[in-house]
Amino acid sequence: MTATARLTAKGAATRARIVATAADLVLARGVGGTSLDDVRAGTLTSKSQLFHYFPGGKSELVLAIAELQMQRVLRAQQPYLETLDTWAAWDGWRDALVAHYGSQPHWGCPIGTLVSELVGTDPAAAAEVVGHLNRWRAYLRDGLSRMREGGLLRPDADPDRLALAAFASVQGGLLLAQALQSIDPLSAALDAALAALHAAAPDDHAVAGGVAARGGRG
Amino acid sequence: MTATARLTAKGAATRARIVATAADLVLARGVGGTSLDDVRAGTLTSKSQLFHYFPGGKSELVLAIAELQMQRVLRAQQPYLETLDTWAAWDGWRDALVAHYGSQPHWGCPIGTLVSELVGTDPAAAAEVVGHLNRWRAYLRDGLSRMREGGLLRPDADPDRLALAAFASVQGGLLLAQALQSIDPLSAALDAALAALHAAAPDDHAVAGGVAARGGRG
DNA sequence: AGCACCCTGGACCGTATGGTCCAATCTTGG
DNA sequence: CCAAGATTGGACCATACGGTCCAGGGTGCT
Repeated sequence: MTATARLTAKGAATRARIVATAADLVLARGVGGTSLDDVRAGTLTSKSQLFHYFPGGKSELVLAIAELQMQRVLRAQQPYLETLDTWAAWDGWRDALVAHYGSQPHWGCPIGTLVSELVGTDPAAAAEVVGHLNRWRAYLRDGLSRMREGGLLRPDADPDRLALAAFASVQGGLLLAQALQSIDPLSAALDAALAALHAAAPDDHAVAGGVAARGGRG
Repeated sequence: MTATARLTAKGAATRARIVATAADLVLARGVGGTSLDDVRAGTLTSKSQLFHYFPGGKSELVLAIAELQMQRVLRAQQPYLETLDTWAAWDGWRDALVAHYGSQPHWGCPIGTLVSELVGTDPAAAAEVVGHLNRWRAYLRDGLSRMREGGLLRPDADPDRLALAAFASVQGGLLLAQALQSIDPLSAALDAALAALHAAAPDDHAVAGGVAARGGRG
């Protein structure tokens, strides 16, 4: 599907340059606010190259952008994302996310805003991007499942629902970060998300120390 | 600014009809996905009427939509929003929000998605909408402040930061609700947000009963 | 060297869109 | 009833945009 025809090294480089630049533009101005002419100008390419590397036009380019941003954000969460079965890993994960998005040229979640914009104009592409979101979310759920098995969460805790809530905190924090032009919302949202997870730990779990204190450090 | 020239009763009705219909269209397809011609067709009006009632064009119409949606969501949170200084009020607030957005014709936050789309294409309008978000958020913060004064929250709790986190849960829950076409994300996010708030209560506060059980009710 | 094919430039096109304008018609206040 | 102004219809415009096409220049392989 995404399998482009045979690519020369030069061609692959051009394609990558297009995706990277377009990703920045879309992050800054949104899909609707970014024209193919903007991309063309920003990458010093021509219209024909855009359609040579992305025969499906803008939709296909947007999908490639989503994939790139997904890879980026998954890599930024290493090595915590795949080992979210200890409280320490969740702390590291939190810090890694804040660091990653804090270093982005523009605020906002490259994937969350994408889906909210696409769902009304390009449902097919939106579905694909939602798939990415689900893949990301699954890491949180799997970690929480293992924690429950390991006794770090109460048996009645619902990993799926908890993961959904934590993921919502990430997305909401990023949405507000974009709106308020500050990383604080993400930081605060993640602290609260961790506090909520701790609330699902067995009663003998010490919670007040780390997280609650963090909540007041603002 | 928003003060339109003198309006006949008929004129006011037409204007209201335009805003209401346009609000639905924008909710369903986004700002970029909604053309003025769509609005014209949906309201059985003519181009001249659109610009008669909204001389500022699309931007002004979008601002009017944001204002309408803001009124709606504030009203939907009555009477809890202004009395968020008891745990019971927060519970009621949670249920009111879920009910309101669950009954919307389409998922998604009419205001959150708006700002994420506008920030890259119409910064002036985006700033205005961000003002609405802040007004909304202030209700949460004020309630939490009063709770801290009343001893329902620990003295070291930061109402501003907690409100920011809770609000992020609302927005993130709605974003995921739109993406997954389900009210569950909002419901789960709000449960977690309340759990996080409870975590900032004094140690003698009974937390496990209400919220944590809720978190597992799936 | 030579062939095939990838890569690039840019002119070109149809359409959708935001916005303007003017003339006709209804409402209102005196 | 009558003027002033609000309201409405819809033709019209400029342009921005996504997308197509073709011809020329590179690149790699035998």
